[in-house]
Amino acid sequence: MENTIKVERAILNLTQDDLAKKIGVSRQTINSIEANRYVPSTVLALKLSALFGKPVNDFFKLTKDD
Amino acid sequence: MENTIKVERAILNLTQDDLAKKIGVSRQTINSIEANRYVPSTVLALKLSALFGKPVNDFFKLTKDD
DNA sequence: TTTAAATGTAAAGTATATTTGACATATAGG
DNA sequence: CCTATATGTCAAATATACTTTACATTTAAA
Repeated sequence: MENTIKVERAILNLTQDDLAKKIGVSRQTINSIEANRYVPSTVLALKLSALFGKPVNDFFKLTKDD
Repeated sequence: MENTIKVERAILNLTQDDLAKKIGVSRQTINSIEANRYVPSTVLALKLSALFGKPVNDFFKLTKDD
């Protein structure tokens, strides 16, 4: 899976820590997701969706290895 | 979080086991998600999205407790 | 009513998400 | 050059997703 959270975050001009606080996770969680170190839960994806004002499918995509 | 996977599954006329095999998880995983016993990963949500031909936000929604 | 398929659920084990704390590096401004 | 802020990453601990096995219940069809 790949994501464009870094881009969405830039559009809203938020730091990783800002975003983490807004959706209620740790800064490392955001950093790890951006770095594709692990796959977030669907609740987390929906919270990002609400914050970004875009559907989950817009910033999370499946890749060959999924 | 709540979901309408049971409905989407009915539209495609698939059993829990059918759906499980199509997206590569166990039948109990599908059953547990439908019963809201746990929150699936975003990869699983995207696989359902591809199979259902609908965005994740169509069949997964945040609830007050999220 | 009996049988087979579908569903609900539980327990134990494994894999992985997420947290906390910590430290190192990068970067921009004074 | 300092200093503050942002980012990358790691290790240990905890929470939770997911699997397998197993069994009980429901449901539809013969």
